[in-house]
Amino acid sequence: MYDWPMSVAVSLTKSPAEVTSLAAQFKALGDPTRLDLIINVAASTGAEACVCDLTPETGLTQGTVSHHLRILVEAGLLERSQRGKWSYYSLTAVAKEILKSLNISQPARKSSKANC
Amino acid sequence: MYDWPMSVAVSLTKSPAEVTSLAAQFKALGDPTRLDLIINVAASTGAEACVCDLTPETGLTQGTVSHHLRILVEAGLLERSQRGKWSYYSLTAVAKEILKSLNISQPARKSSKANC
DNA sequence: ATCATACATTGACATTCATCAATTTGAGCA
DNA sequence: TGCTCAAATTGATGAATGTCAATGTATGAT
Repeated sequence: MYDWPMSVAVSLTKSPAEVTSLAAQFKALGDPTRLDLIINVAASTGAEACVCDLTPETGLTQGTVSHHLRILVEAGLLERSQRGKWSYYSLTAVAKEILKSLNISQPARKSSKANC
Repeated sequence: MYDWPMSVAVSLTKSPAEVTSLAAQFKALGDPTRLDLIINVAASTGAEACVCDLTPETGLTQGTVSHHLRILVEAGLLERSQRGKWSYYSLTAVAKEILKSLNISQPARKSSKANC
């Protein structure tokens, strides 16, 4: 039996607040750069990645990537943990369920780039 | 066994084009009004609804609702069929799979309002 | 033909957004 | 204490977005 993504589950008699929150998650995923970041995090070794590894993937500025990561954190899709000088971003349970729903299942891990 | 939403399935070694297309669908769903429209269509009798029934639900202008519906059509989430003076919008297969993934399954049908 | 209805389209406007360059913060190391 | 590196933040700017009022279009009825 399929394990439903409970964290994003809504009923069709959903409250306006639920619709707003779900729309906010969709909105966060609705930018190609951010969706790419999420997928790259999921594909990274240990299912976490730091900004210096994610930045070159995007072709954007470091500041811009930090900006997008913050949006994903605020949407509840990524979580940040700082170790030493590095910030590691990993998927939240909500994000994992969404990726699973989209058949973006657990990948063959991408080897980390170690750019930093 | 769960029936995976093939229409939105991507692999983690996805092409940039796939990411862009998926992000476009998320973006279309990333507006509270549009997500509300999609859910209202899904909950309507016969899984289709016309603009005059959807408009009062939103509290917005008819023109604005038409605008949002067009965006959803262009994203491949709704399809339009005109019968007489009315335009009926219904979910595409892609939209159905997404709603199913989010556990927004088939509803107890909402009775149509017949505002027009 | 005329008129009313349902919907689409246009133009305008304020707001939000994505991006960059530059600066700041903060942690480890010499 | 300085110095370096990773990341966050700020300010600015051009583009995109959501909304409305007004107009256009097409269909059916009188």
